[in-house]
Amino acid sequence: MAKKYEQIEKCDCDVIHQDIVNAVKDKMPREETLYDLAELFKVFGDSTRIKILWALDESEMCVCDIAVLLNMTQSAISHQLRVLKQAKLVKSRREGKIVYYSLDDDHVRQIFDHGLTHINEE
Amino acid sequence: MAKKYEQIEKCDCDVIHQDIVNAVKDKMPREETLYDLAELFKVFGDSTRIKILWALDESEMCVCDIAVLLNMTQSAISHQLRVLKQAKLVKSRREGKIVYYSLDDDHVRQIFDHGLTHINEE
DNA sequence: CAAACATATGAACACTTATTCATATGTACA
DNA sequence: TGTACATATGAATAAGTGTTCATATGTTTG
Repeated sequence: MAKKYEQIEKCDCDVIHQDIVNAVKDKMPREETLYDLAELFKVFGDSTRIKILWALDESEMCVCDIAVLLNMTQSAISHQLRVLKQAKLVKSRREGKIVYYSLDDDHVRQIFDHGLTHINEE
Repeated sequence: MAKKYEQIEKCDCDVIHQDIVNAVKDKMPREETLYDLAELFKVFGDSTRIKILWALDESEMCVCDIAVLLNMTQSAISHQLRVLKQAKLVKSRREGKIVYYSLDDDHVRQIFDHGLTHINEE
């Protein structure tokens, strides 16, 4: 979504906390880095893609297998695999007419684990 | 988005890979768990919220400070802080008319770190 | 080469979501 | 108590997104 940040009205407490705000501002990573980070998490933010990643963490699978496993259309799975591939989270190899997908990254499980730890803490 | 999964047409390769598909199906976590996990990552999947979390990881801040820091309206920040609070990622304390927000969770930095590791790997 | 199968892709649609605007709520202080 | 400040919130709107449908591409096999 395009965000048209508008200049905000200054408030008084900003003046009081000026030092803190400036210190944080100096430490903030580049705009682009934070944007990329959000884009990555956005890919994890869909239950279909989460399921696909989880499945592929168990075993390499072809598009059709995943579709059957998740009870979804081949087209829907294919579209999502493209998103995952663009995010470099999965890779594919072709064997005849069948295309096998697998995880392209060993961070996936770690990211999952931290997420799970959070939601399990009530 | 509401997903109206439709029954998919069976494919041949599913029959071939039946054992694998069934094995993965047995290991899959509960539907609800994966849904919650996706919901959590969805919260991380917005650059405004990422910036807020990053800022709060540096220092406790009030709504107005964050608005100034990110050059956004107080309203926009307040809306996003609500999302973060509902996800139990931030907590707040009131001191007079000022409400200070801070991280409610020490996983945030770890989740960030893994995300960064991924995007930094080209 | 034709037919069947596996996958990919573009357009359309319904649904979701982030911001803005207006305004309400809560607090301090004169 | 009234005014100013800090924050919260509901409605509206524009932009984004996931699935479906139709169809294209690529591969194997007869």
